[in-house]
Amino acid sequence: MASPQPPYRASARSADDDVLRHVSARERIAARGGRVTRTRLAVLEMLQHGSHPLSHDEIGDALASAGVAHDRVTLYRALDWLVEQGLARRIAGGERAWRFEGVRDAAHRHAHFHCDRCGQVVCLEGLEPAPATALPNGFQVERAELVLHGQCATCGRGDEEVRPR
Amino acid sequence: MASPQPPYRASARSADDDVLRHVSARERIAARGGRVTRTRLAVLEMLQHGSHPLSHDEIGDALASAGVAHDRVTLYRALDWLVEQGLARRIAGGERAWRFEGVRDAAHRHAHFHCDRCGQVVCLEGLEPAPATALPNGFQVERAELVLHGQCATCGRGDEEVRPR
DNA sequence: GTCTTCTTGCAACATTGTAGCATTAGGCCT
DNA sequence: AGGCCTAATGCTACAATGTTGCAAGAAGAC
Repeated sequence: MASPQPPYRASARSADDDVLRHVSARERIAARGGRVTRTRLAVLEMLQHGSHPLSHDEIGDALASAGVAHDRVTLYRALDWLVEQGLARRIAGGERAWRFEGVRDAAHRHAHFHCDRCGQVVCLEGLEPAPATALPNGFQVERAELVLHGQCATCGRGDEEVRPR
Repeated sequence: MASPQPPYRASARSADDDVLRHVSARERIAARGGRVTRTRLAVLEMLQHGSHPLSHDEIGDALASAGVAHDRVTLYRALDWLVEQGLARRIAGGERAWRFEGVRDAAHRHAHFHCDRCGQVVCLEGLEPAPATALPNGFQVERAELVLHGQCATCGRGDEEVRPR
């Protein structure tokens, strides 16, 4: 499961890769005892392949333009299921909406960078949030979320078109 | 509606404290060139005094039970103004809603703990999010948000009544 | 091919936040 | 103290993001 390449970089792929991904997604879903539906398949593949965490909205758009029409609710439920099964992770985007990313290695964690200008979120490999030390008595930490805020490279370059907030 | 606990901890205070806090809040607002309205006054005092970040909802409830009725929108705008003026800070609660905390020292930053069971958020003094190092080229970090997730002391103690998720 | 039950799709609703605009009131000036 | 100007307020409407309930459809076991 641990690939030699950077986990979320969109690299050039061959048709073989596509087949592999497809099979993999199908098997991972089936292995959890869930039914392999086109929604789950398409979403999981998209998340596995995605270079950064995607919002529900982005996923919906991508599905639509891929010719796979879906109800909003169905998509929510598919995402919920994937998260529940540990195949995807839900992270809090800077805005109100959740973002979702594929999980390859359940143990692997990383921080995220949120561009306050265009709203984009990118993964920061190699920057693991340090677990807490000085906690009040009785508190149990299960995970840590580290989000860096600022301006991404694209927005910093100047006056490109920007989706405002 | 809001949490079952008291919205912000009402510790024993003297009348002098009240006067001091009141004056301070009033002056801080006026110093920013804003009008001192009962909404801003009440909200800022509540935030300054609060022991943990409060949601819009909690603040609204507290205001209502303090006999200061307010429109939802007015409260949003008062909070926005306080954040804009650097008197309050907006942090992303685990849920969709923002939470707000008073700012005493603009330079002082701290992490937060979010209880995934009851939704409560507490401040973790002494745990400053480490600024990023290994960022891609062209990225500029302005601030870091570190949120620890897990179970708070109250929820960990067992089967007290809990607002589920 | 049939059957069971998990998923989907629809409609309705809940929560959280914003926009526009007429009305109120803070605070400066006289 | 009274008047005036304009920042704040309080509506009402609307937008964005999720959730719930339930009938209809499809995945997969037999």
